[in-house]
Amino acid sequence: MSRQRLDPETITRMAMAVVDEGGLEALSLSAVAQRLGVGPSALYSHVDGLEGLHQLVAMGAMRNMVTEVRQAAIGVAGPGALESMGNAYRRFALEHPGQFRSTVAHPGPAGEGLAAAHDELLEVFALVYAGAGLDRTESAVAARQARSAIHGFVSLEACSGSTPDHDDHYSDLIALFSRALNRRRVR
Amino acid sequence: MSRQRLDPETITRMAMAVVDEGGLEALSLSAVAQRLGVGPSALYSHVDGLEGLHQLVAMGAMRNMVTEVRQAAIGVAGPGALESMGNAYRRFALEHPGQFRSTVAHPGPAGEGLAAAHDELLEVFALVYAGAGLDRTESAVAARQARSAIHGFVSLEACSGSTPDHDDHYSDLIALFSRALNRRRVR
DNA sequence: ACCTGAACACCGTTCAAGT
DNA sequence: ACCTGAACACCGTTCAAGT
Repeated sequence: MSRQRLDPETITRMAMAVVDEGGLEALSLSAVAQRLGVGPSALYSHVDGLEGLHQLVAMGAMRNMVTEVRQAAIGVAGPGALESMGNAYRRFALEHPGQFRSTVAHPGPAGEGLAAAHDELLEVFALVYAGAGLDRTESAVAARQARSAIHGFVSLEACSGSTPDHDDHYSDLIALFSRALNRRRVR
Repeated sequence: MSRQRLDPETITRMAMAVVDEGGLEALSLSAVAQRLGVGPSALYSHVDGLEGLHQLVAMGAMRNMVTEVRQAAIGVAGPGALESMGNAYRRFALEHPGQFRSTVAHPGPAGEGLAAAHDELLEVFALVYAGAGLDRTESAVAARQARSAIHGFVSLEACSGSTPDHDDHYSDLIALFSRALNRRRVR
């Protein structure tokens, strides 16, 4: 026997591949272990069971999301930035439905790390508003509202079998939150 | 043996009780069968396996949601109606997190019925806008946007361990979509 | 027609045993 | 320290058998 070398990062990467290919419900210790050429029980040396694996996948998904949304906002001015970020948000959900769903799954006992990741994504939105002149608390409020709307639209679209004729509605919805960028007022 | 009498309605009701008490991940054929005092295999005469049970729970949850949101809008004028509906939406998600999550789970092969239930909920929102003078298509667009925002906020709050100090942010978010009721214009 | 009970494959988890 | 392999409890599903 060739004594496999494992670590949490490798396991998480493999788990996310499973989720990308078979959806969130395909995630299991057995499936991941099989891809690694190892017995299921071997994973317990690095991961806190199935629940721990779910948490790692959710954290990885949030990290990917933050990366893409942040990248979409680079070098784009105010209202355009929000639309670009919204498009990146939506694209991620449609291309990686399993990862997307993992970010909003059960709260879980070790959910404080996930909550921090969500706050980090919120911070990306807040930076756009802060750049437009809104103060810290105003930016936080506007960011939460814009993110909620974007998340809700994308979430319902991903669930509803993706009828991709809602492009205009999505743009209009984002435009609604771009106004706070011009007027310096949310309400 | 007393020969249990089963039907899909009873099974669904029991399944939703399981989800209400133990969360969506507690739903299993075994758990439901046990509460009914019957073997797990007995359920296959009335329900299309675990996946079918999930669908029935999701449909029942949507029915409950439509009922509560519709009831919240009765006898309330324009902007107040939207806020009342938003509060009912939020309350349902916080009181029945398992049911709420079931409505937005995996698309599934038999998801056309669920999609219809979602459209029915959307119709409740559209009626408010139609009552304010918007035409059919305008109402549909406004309803979808308002619902998206409400759903996103509530969904993220329910996931994030429910820090209940976001009441003002939620009210402001809803108020943002009430303006279409006064101005007859969404953008 | 509908439920039982045995049967099977599969999964998560634990643990003694090896290296 | 870390992986194996056996072991256990549990679950979804099928099916022959009873009523």
